[in-house]
Amino acid sequence: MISHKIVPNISVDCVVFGFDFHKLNVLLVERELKDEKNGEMLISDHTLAGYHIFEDEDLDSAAARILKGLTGLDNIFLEQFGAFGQLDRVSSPKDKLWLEYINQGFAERILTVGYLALIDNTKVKLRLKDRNVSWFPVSDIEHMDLAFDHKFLFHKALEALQRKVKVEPIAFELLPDYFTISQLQKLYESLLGKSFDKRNFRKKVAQMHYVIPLKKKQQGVAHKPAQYYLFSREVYDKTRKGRISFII
Amino acid sequence: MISHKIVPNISVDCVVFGFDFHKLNVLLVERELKDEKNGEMLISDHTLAGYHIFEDEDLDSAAARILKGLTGLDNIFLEQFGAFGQLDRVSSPKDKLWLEYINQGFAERILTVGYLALIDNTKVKLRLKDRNVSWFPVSDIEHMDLAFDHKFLFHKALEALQRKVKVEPIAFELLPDYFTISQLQKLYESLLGKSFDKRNFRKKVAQMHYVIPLKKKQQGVAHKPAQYYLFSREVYDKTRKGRISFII
DNA sequence: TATGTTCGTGTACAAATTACACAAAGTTAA
DNA sequence: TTAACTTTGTGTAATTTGTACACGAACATA
Repeated sequence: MISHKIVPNISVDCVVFGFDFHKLNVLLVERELKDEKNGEMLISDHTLAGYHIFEDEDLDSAAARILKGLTGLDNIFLEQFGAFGQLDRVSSPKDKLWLEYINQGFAERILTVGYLALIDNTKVKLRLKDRNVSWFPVSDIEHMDLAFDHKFLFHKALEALQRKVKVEPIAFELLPDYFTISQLQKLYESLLGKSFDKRNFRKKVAQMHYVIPLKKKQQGVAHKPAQYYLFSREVYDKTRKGRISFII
Repeated sequence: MISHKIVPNISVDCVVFGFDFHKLNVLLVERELKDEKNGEMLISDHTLAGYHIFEDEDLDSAAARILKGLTGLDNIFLEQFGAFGQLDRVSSPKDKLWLEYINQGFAERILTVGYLALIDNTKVKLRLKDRNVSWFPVSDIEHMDLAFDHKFLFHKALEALQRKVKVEPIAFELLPDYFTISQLQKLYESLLGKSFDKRNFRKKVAQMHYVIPLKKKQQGVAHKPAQYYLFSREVYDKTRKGRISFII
């Protein structure tokens, strides 16, 4: 294993979203620090998945590396949603304490590049290495205690996701290779926080020629089995249209 | 004047767009370097408006400072379009030479945060301080010689602009306080590189209740004078609708 | 007074959006 | 084996939006 030198004032943070067919979740890493002497818990909260970039590494590679470490997956959908370099990014005493512990006193402003990651939940098995990583419902984050400005970053990522999802077919990154229309609908409802009429939603999907029905149906469910569909990026790319659609 | 310490490995670059009622333009800064001995021109090309951030300064402030310096304007529309930290950002000999001259040999990778800026051309008078700054038609950039990866950044900014303009009413930032519908149409045509039917375009504008006709008309033009309109962000914010509109 | 130029308007057809209710296909439990 | 339960999957009518297309009106100028 080669050891890399980190760039001390640049990091990436990944806001990783996953969908469990009921709700949208985010991946967070546990952060704990105990007093070495009396064992008192000094810090116990959560952070986004992030780390400094290496000197010999691109930004995208750094984000991919971090995700590979947590999820074991390559080829995760990854996209920047912003760069954050406010001077007061680290303000709470807890965060300063943590940086002292981790960073050995590097106290300058750290610029973070935020990455939005979308994961097919069915493909991932979290790797609990030295630290605990787990999924949290997006709706819980508001009430949680996150490190640094990570709650702010989370909000920015969610906004970016909600904006993008209306304009590009990236929601499919959150679904397995096959999915039912109901699952797709629930996903959009979770993403956008509102509900859609079933018939109208299906009508819309029918217009998306890149959502293609399969021969397969659901099995072993206690109701009429649903048809499976897949998303074809090739068909999407061939049939996309442009519009000015922002009206009002 | 206080002197600030720069952060050597972080900079911002601004891709500044302006509209002259005929076409879209970008602001570029001349870059010249002559051999001190024989006066031979070693470098003569253009760069985006950019500089390192200061140690005591936020990213947004750095971008605003740079634009203020070039245009004299505050309150310019400014928005990040990406962070760029590829290891090979500086590859050409010219760029290396330039960095040596400017930076006195700081050779590490520099992370640049790209800012998209939209300017009301009628309000700006370029400040030619020590270096030459001027507008270039967007359509010319492809054939120009730009420093570093600035042509790449320009393309990314243009893409971001074209994407945003379809979804948010930011095009108005490029127009003066009053404008005619024809000017608005020409602007959209310049931005998106296609033309629209006049009657249909006006029908669309009529649906945008935040584009409000004024009493004023054009004066002194050798044809039927056009009605002036203004853009009201308040009305926009009050009447915006959401949609899933990406279909196909 | 004629010419040149841009402004500003309407209609008919196609496509998309919205609101809304019920039978069909499976499992499970009695 | 039958009834109860659950989710799937479908159609229609009214409204709104998108698209294609041509000409008279208003002003300056010569």
